[in-house]
Amino acid sequence: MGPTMPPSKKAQSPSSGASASEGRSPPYRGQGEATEADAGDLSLSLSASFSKADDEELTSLSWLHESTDLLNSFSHSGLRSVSPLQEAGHGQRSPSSSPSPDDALLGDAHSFDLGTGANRKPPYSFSCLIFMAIEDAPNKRLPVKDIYGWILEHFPYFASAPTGWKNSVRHNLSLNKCFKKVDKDRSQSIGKGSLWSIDPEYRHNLIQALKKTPYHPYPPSLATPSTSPPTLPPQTFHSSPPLWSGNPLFRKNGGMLLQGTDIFPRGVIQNGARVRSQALFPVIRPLPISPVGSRTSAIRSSLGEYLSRGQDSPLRYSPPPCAEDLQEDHTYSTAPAEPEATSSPLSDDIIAVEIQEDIKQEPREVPLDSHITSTAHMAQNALRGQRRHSSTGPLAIAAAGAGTLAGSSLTWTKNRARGISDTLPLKKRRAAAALEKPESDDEEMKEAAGSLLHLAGVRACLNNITNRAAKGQKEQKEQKETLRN
DNA sequence: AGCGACGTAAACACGT
DNA sequence: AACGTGTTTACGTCGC
Repeated sequence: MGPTMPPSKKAQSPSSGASASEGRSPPYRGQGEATEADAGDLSLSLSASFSKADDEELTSLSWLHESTDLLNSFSHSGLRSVSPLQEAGHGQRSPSSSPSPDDALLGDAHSFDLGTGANRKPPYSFSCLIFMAIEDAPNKRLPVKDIYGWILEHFPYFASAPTGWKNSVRHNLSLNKCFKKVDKDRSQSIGKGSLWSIDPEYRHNLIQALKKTPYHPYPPSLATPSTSPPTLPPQTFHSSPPLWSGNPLFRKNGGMLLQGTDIFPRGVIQNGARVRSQALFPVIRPLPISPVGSRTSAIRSSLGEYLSRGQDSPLRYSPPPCAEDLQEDHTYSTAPAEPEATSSPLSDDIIAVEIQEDIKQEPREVPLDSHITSTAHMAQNALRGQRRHSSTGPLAIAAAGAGTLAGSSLTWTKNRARGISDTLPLKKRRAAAALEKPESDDEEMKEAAGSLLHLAGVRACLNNITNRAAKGQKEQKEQKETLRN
């Protein structure tokens, strides 16, 4: 128990909260610069770095930016859209602001501005908010102050909220492995503090977290791995991903998922990689989208069709298990569980690459957001449990072990994950952290470039084959005609 | 009930 | 010195 409460300096003065919105530049948008991807190394290694996970990521990000619009509409609209999270008053028990359970039942009439929604607490966790804020930044990095600003801008609720939320933001940034500081050297001096960015390695987790919120453009069946039987309306991804009617964006757009974001100026968002490809490499046209294992299926069918001419039905692959494909519909790679590939040598080559990508990338797919984003709290809880009950439960023991490892502190959660020695004093750890990590700023760009190059390669290959086949067919046709004549 | 996720408060160190 | 930022600890609530 903390005796605490020395009158010492308070980190958060009551007045400091109001100053957050000052002097910030609103336009956090306009991510056009992603095209600057370094395409220097066109080797397979680059293209092979593309994976299902990446594709999922791209897809996710494609709606993330719409999600920004979505949350705009949410935060500024009077729509009565209260998430279950919010209804339950989850996690908002600030003594000063906690509404009584009746508030929700009463429609919050007395505490919420129904006209603007300004006083409605957003249904996003702080992690999600920070994530969106950073993702919405041109350089994918923001100082805390701008994170405050972004949140304030999109969720006026916080303007009048108790100032503790800033503490929560900082707390999240520090504690959550998904967020990492950018070396100050590389980024121009921005005064106090440093820039925060998303750790690419954990981006999936944040996306997953976002997907879990009831306000994202994915239908629930896509939001979580479905175990339901395969129901794949073939045209599903030729129109817009369906939104359930309660989704403000759905309503806002009259039932259509809109496009018109800055990165994706035109074109229906059906498939992240597809759209992004169009945006970054307009020359690359999307492969035909088939509902299941779209691109790979397309590749395979094209290759099989053209390469094994004369054979009636060169393709033997059966539709992959749909439960997974609902999610992998937008992936380059087929599910690894498809040993029966094709008989075509060339297609084997390509598919082998794809499968290898899957294998290669598999470990990169961090299990679930929850496990990563909140490891610290988990350990805290475990330790707390241990304190409470002197429990010897496995987690408590593990946490205790971790705590021991960390030398009575729990810095293992984030710092350890970054390989920073906990035995060093804080100051030295920070210095070490600054020196240690080679900057991976371009990683993202490279990944994007890789994926696109991969797509380009596949596409080029396909085009070649297609052209050759078409040419052949044309010639055959002409020959027949000339023979007839 | 235990656990995980999340929010909040607070103390403290450090930089500007 | 004041303030902002970053880290850490502690604790509460909620849902599963």
